[in-house]
Amino acid sequence: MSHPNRERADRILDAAGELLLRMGYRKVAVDDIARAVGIGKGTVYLHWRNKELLFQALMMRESADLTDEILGRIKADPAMILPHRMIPASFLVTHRRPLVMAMLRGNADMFGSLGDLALRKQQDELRTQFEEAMLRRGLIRSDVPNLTYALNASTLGFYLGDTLSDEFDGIPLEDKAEVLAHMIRTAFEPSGEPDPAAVADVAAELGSALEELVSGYRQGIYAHDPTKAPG
Amino acid sequence: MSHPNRERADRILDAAGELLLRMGYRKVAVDDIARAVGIGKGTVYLHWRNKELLFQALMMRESADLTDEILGRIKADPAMILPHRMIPASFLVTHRRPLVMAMLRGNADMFGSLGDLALRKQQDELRTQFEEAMLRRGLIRSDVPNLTYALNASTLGFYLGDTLSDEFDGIPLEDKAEVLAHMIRTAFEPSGEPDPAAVADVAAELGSALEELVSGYRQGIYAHDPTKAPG
DNA sequence: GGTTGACCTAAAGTGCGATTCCGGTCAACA
DNA sequence: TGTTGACCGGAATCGCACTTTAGGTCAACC
Repeated sequence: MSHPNRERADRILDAAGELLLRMGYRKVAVDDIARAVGIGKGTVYLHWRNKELLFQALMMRESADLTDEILGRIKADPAMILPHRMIPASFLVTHRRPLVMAMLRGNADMFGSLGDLALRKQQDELRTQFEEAMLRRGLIRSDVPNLTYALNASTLGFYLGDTLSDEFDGIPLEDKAEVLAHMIRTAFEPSGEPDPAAVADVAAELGSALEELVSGYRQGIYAHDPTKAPG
Repeated sequence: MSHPNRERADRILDAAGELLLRMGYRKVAVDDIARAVGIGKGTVYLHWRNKELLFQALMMRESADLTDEILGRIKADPAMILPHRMIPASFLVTHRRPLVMAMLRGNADMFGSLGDLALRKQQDELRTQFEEAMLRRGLIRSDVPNLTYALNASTLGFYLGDTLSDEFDGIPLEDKAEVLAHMIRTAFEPSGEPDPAAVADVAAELGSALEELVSGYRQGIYAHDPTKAPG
């Protein structure tokens, strides 16, 4: 009944992602996805009530995987939570996921933006919580006004830069990440060495928060309630 | 002959700018502009060979005025050339000029982009020259790799931020400029006090470069050669 | 009872003639 | 001699009938 093959769900999402990148949300037909997987169109609807939910699931899986990557790095080395390592790492990981990049770069082509909205709110809360913890433990400068804005504005250009002009796309992504690291460290971190205990504490706190986030994502992916009527 | 009333040219540009902001390039008819000024459509064509040149002139005048503003500040205080003062000042001045902001924010609506292109090249050269002078005189850190990219990427988000989300538009522009100043100073300037002689030197060099730029702009605005046939 | 694809239908796309719009010109005017 | 607006023609827009596409359903099938 409501336990359709979970591995099949993943294959559907794989195909959906591939097609989404190639042709954009509007031009991808549910039937295309089904045929790419080798199943009937009706079967897709056994997994998700409609097309939009399918693509929401896709983005959720993508976000979950990305977050897991970062989580793994934090576990391997708690110092990864320091802004000048965390932010460039996110930059790199994000740039290596075309679907996430496409999502960030605006709904230009894939305005299943509802998925976005819900996620965005969670991420904002998490970011705020993270910043507060870092401030509390002296891992981030306390003399920067409008900290959230400051980090946002200073970082945004790195994500959008190559969208607006191609004058810098000769620079390797890793070099760009280094530039970002330098900027974040000098502008937003205190000059001394970070306190290892503080690092460990914040790493633990952030780690569990991220795990919660991931499990939230994962729950949304394969959830399916065939009884609930569509809006 | 080729000396149509220059003050009238300015009134035409005023009207063009106003209409451009209100309705966008495509929906502004030359006749609208003429009627707004209270003259015949033909008269507009005594000033510029075609619509595109008219709007190029408008953007040139805007750029010239903006550059003049900055130039005035440098003359009043040479220390204005320091990145952490220059860049936020440009940020503020730019944000107070809706036409320039619209121009920056992409040709979405006013793709008389040819004007852009020519100007952009000049500005790039000037920026490079400026950076080299600052480096040479120790007014900017020498340990930042890919300096041009670094400055560009770190700054871009401040210009584009409020385009993508409205979560920060409660913050006054001046506060945002301060954030920008902090980021630039800590990330891109050496820690010590700047050498006043170096400041004066660079201010002089930059000052004359900007004056040249402005005079280049101004030349383009009212230039008109009725004998040259359109492409 | 999980799976399917023909089927239904609304919406998007297409073709095309009629109509409007508007950049650019120039003969006439002051 | 500077100024004008009626005028021209190419391009964009509109109206509309027609065709195609694709999301979602469900009776039939295995």
